[in-house]
Amino acid sequence: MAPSSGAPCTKGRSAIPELPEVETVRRALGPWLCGRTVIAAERVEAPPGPKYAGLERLPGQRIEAVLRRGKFLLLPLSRADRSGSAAGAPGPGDELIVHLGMTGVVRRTPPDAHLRVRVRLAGPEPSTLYFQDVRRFGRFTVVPSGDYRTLPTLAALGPDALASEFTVAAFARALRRSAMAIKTLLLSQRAVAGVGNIYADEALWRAGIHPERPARQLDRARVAALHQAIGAVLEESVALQGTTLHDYRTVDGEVGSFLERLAVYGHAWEPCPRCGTTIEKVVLGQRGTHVCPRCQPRPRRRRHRA
DNA sequence: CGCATTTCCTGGTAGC
DNA sequence: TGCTACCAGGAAATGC
Repeated sequence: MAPSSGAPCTKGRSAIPELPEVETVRRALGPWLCGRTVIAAERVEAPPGPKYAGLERLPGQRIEAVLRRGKFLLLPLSRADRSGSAAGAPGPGDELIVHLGMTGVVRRTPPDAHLRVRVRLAGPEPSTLYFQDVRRFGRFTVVPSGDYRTLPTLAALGPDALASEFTVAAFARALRRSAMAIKTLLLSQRAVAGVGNIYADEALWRAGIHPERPARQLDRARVAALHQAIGAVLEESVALQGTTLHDYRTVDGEVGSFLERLAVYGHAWEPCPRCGTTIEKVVLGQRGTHVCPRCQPRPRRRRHRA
């Protein structure tokens, strides 16, 4: 419905949850889920496979926390029912890993379609968690704590963009090692975790860096500017509960309002808010990429020296 | 190992 | 109207 709601025409329609959207979800889930014990968990409308692996291990485990690393939600679990010590320390548990992918939604009410996982919890209503995922790019997996062998991106994840470990020095080190286009490296999650297509374009525009510039060619000033831009754009978006392009909603069904702050993403052919030059949309690494050709000049080709 | 390419998946939409 | 073709995109799998 409401095909034109005043939103910029992105031609995109999906949620595309990145760090701010996942953080918004995390904050809503924490108070609801922490301390609760799983009674039952089942896969619904989804084929068997690694994306929903380990659900049978959930019953009997208690959710200890709702954490986030990049775009991954990590829920450490504990087994409270070890024989003997009823009041003793909880036994070592597993870890529930949730990734929203493109269209994943964690809900307290049943969706009308595309339900993938249902989890029943002990305690007061609402006591059922529903994981809905139209395009099945998401994940809902239980693994032994810290065993990320089936999640290579999580295993090699860089520091979270909003964590104190994400320092300019660490960022510079990661960039120096890579010949990839800076935007492609950002999307890989290896140099920094949590930046996706929208915020990569926004941060690079803020920092005045062309997305195709090889990562190792960023000088100190550009590295610092990009580091600062990533933190700023993500923090501003978290404060507004993220960006709703179309489908994304907070757990309480609200829209995120960072959409109106987007400078380039979804604004191809419109004037750059800083200089007025027409914003271009190109394809980089199979991803739609928005760039102001004046604010983000293409890197000059390196001169050969004899 | 590093990097590029392909695959997964469905709803919306352009074009006829 | 109804059909086909195509597109969006994060992470995993595959291919050098």
